[in-house]
Amino acid sequence: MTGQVRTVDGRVAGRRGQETRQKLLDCLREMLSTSPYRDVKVIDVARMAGTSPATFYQYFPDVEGAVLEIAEEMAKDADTLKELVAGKSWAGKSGPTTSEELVDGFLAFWRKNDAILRVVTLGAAEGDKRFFKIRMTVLNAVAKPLAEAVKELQAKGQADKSLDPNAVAGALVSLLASAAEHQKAFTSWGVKVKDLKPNLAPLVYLGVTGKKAPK
Amino acid sequence: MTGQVRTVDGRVAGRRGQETRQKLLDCLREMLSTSPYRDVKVIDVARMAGTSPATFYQYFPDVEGAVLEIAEEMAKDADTLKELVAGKSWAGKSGPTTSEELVDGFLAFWRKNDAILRVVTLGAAEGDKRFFKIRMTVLNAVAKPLAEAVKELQAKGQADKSLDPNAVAGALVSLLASAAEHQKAFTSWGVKVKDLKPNLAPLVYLGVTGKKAPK
DNA sequence: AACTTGTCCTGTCATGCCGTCAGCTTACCG
DNA sequence: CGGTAAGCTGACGGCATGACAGGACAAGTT
Repeated sequence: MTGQVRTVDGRVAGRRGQETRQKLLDCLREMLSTSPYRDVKVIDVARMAGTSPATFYQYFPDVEGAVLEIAEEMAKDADTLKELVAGKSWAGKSGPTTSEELVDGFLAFWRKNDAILRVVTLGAAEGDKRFFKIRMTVLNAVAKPLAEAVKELQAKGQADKSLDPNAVAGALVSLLASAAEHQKAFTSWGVKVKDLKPNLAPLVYLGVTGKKAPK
Repeated sequence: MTGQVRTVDGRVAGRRGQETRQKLLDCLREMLSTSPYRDVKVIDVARMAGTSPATFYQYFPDVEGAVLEIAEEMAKDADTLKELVAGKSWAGKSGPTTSEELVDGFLAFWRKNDAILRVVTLGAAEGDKRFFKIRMTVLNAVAKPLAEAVKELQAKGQADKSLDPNAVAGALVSLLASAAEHQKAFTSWGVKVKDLKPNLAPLVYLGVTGKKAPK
């Protein structure tokens, strides 16, 4: 699979080295969630990890390189999001439940990784292919199975066939991502955080099935 | 109204000064659309403007301060977005048209200002109040009148009353913003850029009215 | 215990950007 | 033409960057 962990100059990292490396990543993650991305400096991360800038550069080419590492870690974790949609039913009473669980699970995941996802989102928007790919991995964990669900409903004649399932799924996932990243915006619209789920879920259900949620 | 333009150390800027200042802003805007935000340096902006870093610091406290300036300019411009919704009808055949024009206008605005909006979005997500406010100004230009439209439809019994109009409007605007910022994501889902509008418009219509778009 | 080997860390250095200030130049006005 | 305020920059201390060489350290060998 992935070869062993290597330093920038090609050596293989041993136990102690991996620990230091991990500590640097942890401190960077911490740093990202407390200061603006633009202000995160190598020297601060190194200081927090109780080591020197030179050590940082032994394991990562620059801040961005280390961020990518964290992001890839998170992208693996995003695999669990698949379960929120795959194999779930959108028919009858279970439909709204599926929708609610999806919204809830997605928001929770985003909240848990908000700092790193912010940077990934920025990188992707700026056209960086590596960040773009990572963002797609996360979104696809939900979008792919969701598109399948829409396709199935269309085939059964239970949804509007004039819409592209990929577009619908993509739009819904985009909505969830945006809502998760900017929860404060909803607060300022008078929608409390705890009301976010009950308001988003019917919209997702509406998007997938094309009809109002039954109550 | 707004006092005259002032330098950081309190002098009032004259004709020449304002020109230099504007040139710096223009170069910064250009810079933002060609390099990652993290890599935009004062010295590069100054060089591009054919002046010195010290001059930059005469007009702006730092890069962020100058970016805020550009963003505020854009926020004013966003006022025109109101017309995409205010006074438009969602009934009958004109509904889908309204929806299409909204999607089209919004995407166009975002595309035109994508570089600065990227930074605003990041700043808002990082919790910076100034950027958050600017982002809300832009989104509210659409979200407020859209929420009004939903309220009216609900009052007439033509839309689902169990949903919070503010939440619905907010969600739809979030969707549009996210789609605009990450058009490439849709491309990778097999949705061509020119198919974005025809796919988003029905979803917006669906969200506002709660029913399928008539064809 | 001395030696070897390869990993791991840091002191140091050249380079370049940051942000400030004093002082020079330019434009305007009476 | 002289005064005044605006406008610009050279120069500087401070700090981050990124590279390297050499020393510390752990683990196994003789």
